[in-house]
Amino acid sequence: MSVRLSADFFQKHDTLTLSQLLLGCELVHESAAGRTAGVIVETEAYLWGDPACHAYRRQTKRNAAMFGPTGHLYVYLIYGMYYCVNIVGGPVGQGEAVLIRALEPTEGLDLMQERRDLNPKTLQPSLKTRKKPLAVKDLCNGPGKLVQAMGIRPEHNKVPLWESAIRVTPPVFTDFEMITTTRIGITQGAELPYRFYIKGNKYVSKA
DNA sequence: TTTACGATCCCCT
DNA sequence: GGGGATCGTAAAC
Repeated sequence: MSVRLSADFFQKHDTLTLSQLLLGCELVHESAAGRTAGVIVETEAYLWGDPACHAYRRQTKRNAAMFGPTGHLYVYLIYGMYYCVNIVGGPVGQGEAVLIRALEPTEGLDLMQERRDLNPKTLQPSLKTRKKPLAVKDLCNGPGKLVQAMGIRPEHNKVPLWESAIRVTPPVFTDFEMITTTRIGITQGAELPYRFYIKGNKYVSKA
């Protein structure tokens, strides 16, 4: 029986709180190829009524997972090439989620490296090969990178964290300071302080 | 039906 | 520091 956060944990915290509580917890994927894991060191909240949120206008086919139960995953394609993963928050019917932006890798680093050398969408070998292996700090320091390194795929959209191959553990880092700042890569709602990361952690996408 | 664009990444200068 | 890759989605027409 693996250690993981329960449905109750997700239900009793609002999305903004979850974004902060998830820092220091470990994201784990037990796949056929092996286990990969990393500590969540950077998150962003996307809230109900927030113009940057994919659910801002209305429920659509793409964002449907955000309107479902908290603690499920929301996986979507970005820029036609990469995927990003969120943990759904908020009451059912309100589209809210926590974007996972960076992990400090802890298990399966070789597997992460292999996966990061593939085309993120097709999983075929990339046409151009890397000159050198990626540095450990570059394996999961961005939302597209960590999804690829962890082997998270579009078919993981809507899976619950409490009964799937993907789980989040209770905190493994507890002694840290948190930085609160503005979100990355958006135009609407750019001034809102909804980005959180572990101060001084070198696996954060952008300090 | 058409079109514009995005919660990114990587390589080049 | 800047631009290109690449395509599904949703808003506009």
